[in-house]
Amino acid sequence: MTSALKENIKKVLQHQVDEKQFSSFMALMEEKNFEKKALLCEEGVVCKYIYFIDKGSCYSYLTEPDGEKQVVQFAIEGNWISDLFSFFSEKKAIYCVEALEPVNVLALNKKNFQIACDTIPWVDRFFRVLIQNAYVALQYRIAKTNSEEADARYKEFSKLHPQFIQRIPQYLIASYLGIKPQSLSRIRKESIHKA
Amino acid sequence: MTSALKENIKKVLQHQVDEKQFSSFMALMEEKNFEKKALLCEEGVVCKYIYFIDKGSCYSYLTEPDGEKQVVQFAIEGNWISDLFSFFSEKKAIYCVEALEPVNVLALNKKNFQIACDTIPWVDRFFRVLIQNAYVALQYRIAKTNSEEADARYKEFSKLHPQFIQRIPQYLIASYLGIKPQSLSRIRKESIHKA
DNA sequence: CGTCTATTTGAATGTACTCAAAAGCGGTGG
DNA sequence: CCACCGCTTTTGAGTACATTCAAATAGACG
Repeated sequence: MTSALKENIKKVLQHQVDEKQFSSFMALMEEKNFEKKALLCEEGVVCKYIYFIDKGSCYSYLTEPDGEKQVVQFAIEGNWISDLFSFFSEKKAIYCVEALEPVNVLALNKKNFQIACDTIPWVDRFFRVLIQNAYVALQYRIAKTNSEEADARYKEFSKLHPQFIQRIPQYLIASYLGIKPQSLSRIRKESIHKA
Repeated sequence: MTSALKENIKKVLQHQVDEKQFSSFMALMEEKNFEKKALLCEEGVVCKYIYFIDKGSCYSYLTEPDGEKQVVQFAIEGNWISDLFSFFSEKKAIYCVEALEPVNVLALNKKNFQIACDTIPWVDRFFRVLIQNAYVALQYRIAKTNSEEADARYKEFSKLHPQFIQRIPQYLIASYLGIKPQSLSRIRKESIHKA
């Protein structure tokens, strides 16, 4: 159970972590399980945790005034997910985080996050780098969203996240890519003809 | 010259900073000036600094294989800009950062960034929160890019960044919004008719 | 099996794009 | 001072891509 998180920390920090320090970090996290469709974070409610996914998958989305759901992020084993704005500001969340499958997570609450930052030397840096990597990836994604057409975006997405294609319903991927499910269906049909 | 940076730090950390610590932080930054059209950061070259803009404005962009420029970020007085990926990884930059007007900046190099993080207690947290805020804003922006049409995106941009509308050429704003300059021109014409 | 949800397909519509050209604007040099 | 040049913005006409509306399949789950 702990090894996925340890791997994640090693990968982000790009160096080994002290075993004892890792244990104290782990001790601050709560194991939680959610059923499919359960909400790990809910729009309008302060989001109390950031989640590390040990098994299963989730996604976060924004609900438009017209009721349309706009997918923002997918997360599977080895990823972190939350409404960061809500978690850090302690204001109401604007996103929901929902389980796509039954999930096992390690959940870190704000108090323990603070304790970790204050008492374990690499934690502050770990979260800075984690968010920084996510930010850099997102900047690139928005540039591509702006400049490329839907079929190219889908192709890039499949290449970058082949695991997601397997496990995530098409209409959610469509939303993530900024298109309608019907359009994604047609794009897939086209790409089969060509391939 | 220092007051803008001090304000920025106060705003991000949401508390006052010790005067002495601030001075040591300032001492690690280099004042630099650039002419209009100068490159603060260049694609293909490791980006050595993160910049705090004291006066003037800049923008960052990606160059597509077909030569098209895709604007990623604008920055004016009080903002930070860089190619973060390049700065932190010390790999070649994928973006250029270019001066839109003559600019005065405070530039922080990697070595001094490290020193600051290691010796001044709030610096690690400052950059984490800075990037975190940028990340949160970007997530929201991409959700809106995906769900809203060009006219709504322009309207939201004008509301959120009225200063940018004044100072930034329209064809760059168009690129940032993911549309062509011709389309933005038409959108503006429409919005005047309605207003 | 029946129900509910997801995906596919078709036809008509709409938004933004391309190509092309004109008009506006700012700076430079004769 | 004005003529000219380069660059930005505007405008027009035709096109392409994605959307909407509608309906038919296909899958998943009890």
